[in-house]
Amino acid sequence: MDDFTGKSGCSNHKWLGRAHCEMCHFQKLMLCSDLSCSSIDEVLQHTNHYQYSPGALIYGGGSHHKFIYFIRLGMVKLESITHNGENRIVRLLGPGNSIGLELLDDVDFYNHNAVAVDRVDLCTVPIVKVKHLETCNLHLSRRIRGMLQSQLNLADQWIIALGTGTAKQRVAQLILILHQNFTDNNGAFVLLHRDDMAAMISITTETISRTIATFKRNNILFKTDDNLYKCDVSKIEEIARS
Amino acid sequence: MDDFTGKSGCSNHKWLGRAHCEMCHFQKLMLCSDLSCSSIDEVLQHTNHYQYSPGALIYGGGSHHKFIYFIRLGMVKLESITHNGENRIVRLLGPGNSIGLELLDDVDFYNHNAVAVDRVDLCTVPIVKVKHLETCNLHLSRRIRGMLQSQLNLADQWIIALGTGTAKQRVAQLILILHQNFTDNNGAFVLLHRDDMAAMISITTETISRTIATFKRNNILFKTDDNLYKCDVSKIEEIARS
DNA sequence: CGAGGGGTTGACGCCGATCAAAGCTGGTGG
DNA sequence: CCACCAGCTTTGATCGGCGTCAACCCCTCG
Repeated sequence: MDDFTGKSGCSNHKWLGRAHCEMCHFQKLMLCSDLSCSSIDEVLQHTNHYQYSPGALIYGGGSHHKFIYFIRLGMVKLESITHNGENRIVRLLGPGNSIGLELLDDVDFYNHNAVAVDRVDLCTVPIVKVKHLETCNLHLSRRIRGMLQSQLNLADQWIIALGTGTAKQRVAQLILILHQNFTDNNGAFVLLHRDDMAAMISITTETISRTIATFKRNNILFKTDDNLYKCDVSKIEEIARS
Repeated sequence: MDDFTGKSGCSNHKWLGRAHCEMCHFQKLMLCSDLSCSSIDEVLQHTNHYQYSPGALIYGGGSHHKFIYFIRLGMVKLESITHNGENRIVRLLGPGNSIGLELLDDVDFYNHNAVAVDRVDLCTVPIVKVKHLETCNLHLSRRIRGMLQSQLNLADQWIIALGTGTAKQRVAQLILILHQNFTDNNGAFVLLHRDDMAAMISITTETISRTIATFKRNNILFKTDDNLYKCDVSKIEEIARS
C-alpha cells in the first residue's frame, strides 16, 4: 500500500510515469534555471507522476514516506486530529502548492493526513533530493520559503475567516474561499461534502445543510451542473461581512 | 513615531543600543557560523536592540518599515482584522521567534499588527540585509525556513485547539498553550486580558470571565502572585480533551 | 427490490451572546 | 491623604442560535 517507488498503481493511486518536467509549467517554479551543483536529470529520475482518485489517502500523519509532493491538479485537504478525537481540516491546497515540506526540518513524520478531494495529479520528489538541491540552488530555497509563507497566509486566513462569526457567516466565508481558489474555467466550483465543511468551520452538518438550503432558496447559490455550483458573490460577501 | 533608525526612543519603544550579537544566544541561530560572502560586521552595524512596553505597537499592517524583528524577550501578539471589523489574534510568539518574515517575499506591507503583550526586547535587522545574507548564507536560509515552518505549526495548532469545542474546552486549551509556551522560571504564566483571549478563541469576554471564575473556584487555576497564575495541568488537559 | 450512505428537514433544549449593573483597581487631581 | 473617575472584570437575567436526536428523502449499488 505504501509503494511509492514502483511503477504500478495500488488501489488508491496510479503511476503515470516519470515526471516530464521539461513540459511542465511548474518547472520554472520548482527547479528553476541554473542548477549548478547537481544535475537536474539526476533529480528527475527520482521524480514520479501519480494520480489519486477522490478520497484517496496521499499520506498519513503516522507514515514516514520520504517524499515531497507537488500538486499539479485537483484539491488536497490537510487534516489533523483534535484532542477529543475529531477530524479537523486545516488547509485546502490546489495546483502549484506542495505538501510534505515539514520533512525538510529533519522530522520523521508528516504533520497531517493529506487526502485527495478531487482527482489529484501530483509529482513526488524524494526528500533527500530536495534537501540536496536546496543546499546549492538559491532559487529553489527561495521558492520553498515562498510556499511556506503562502501556506502560512492561508492558515491565517483560515483562522480569521472560518473561526469567527455565526454559522451563516462561516458558510459564506467558506463558499468565498472555494469560489476564489477552486473555480473551474467556467467559474463554477465543487461543493464539498457536508462533513468536510463541518471539519473546516466547526459547525454541525445539519446546520450547514440548513444554511446552504436557505442560500439556494434565496438564489444566492445555485447548481449549474452535477455537483457544480455558482454563487452570487456580492451577496455572499455581504453575508460574510455581517 | 516610525523612527526605527535613530537612537532615541519614542513613546512606545526605547533604543537599547546596537545589538551585541557576539554575546547573544541567538547568534548561533540566526547568523550562524560561516558568513562567506558578506561580513557579519556590516550587518551588525544595522542591527538594533529595542525595548517595547506592554501594549506598544511594534508594527502595523499598513506600515512599511523594512525590518525583520527577532524576539529576544517577552510575548508578541499578531493580530488581523476580520471582515466585519473585529480584531482577531492569530499567533502568540515568544523569544526565539521572529516576525515580519513576510517581507522577504517582496511585499510592501506586513500581514498583521504586531503588539507587545509583555515588556518586549527585540532586535531589528533591515530586510535588505537579511535578503542579502539569505542569498549567500546557507544556514540562515535554512533557519528562516525553519522559523516559517514552526509558525505554520503554531497556526495549525491554533486552528485545531482554539477553533473547536465548547467555551470551557477552548479556555482550557488556551491555558494549556500559555502554560506550555510562556511560563516563567517558576512555572507560572501571565493570564492575558479577557478581550485578548476573546480575540483568540472567538468567545465573548463575559463567557471567558465566567469560565475562568469556575476554574478558580474548582482549584484548577490559582493566582500565585500579582497576575501570575498556575494551573492543575492534568485537570486542564482533561477538560480540554472533553 | 432492499440496503446503505449522504443530504435534508423538524422539534426541542442548552450553551453562550447580549444587555445591564455592580465590584475592583490604578491613576489623577484636589 | 482621600475623592473621584475610567477601564477592566465579574456576576446576573434573558433570549436566540445552534447542537442534538430523530425521521425522512434521494441516489447508488448490489
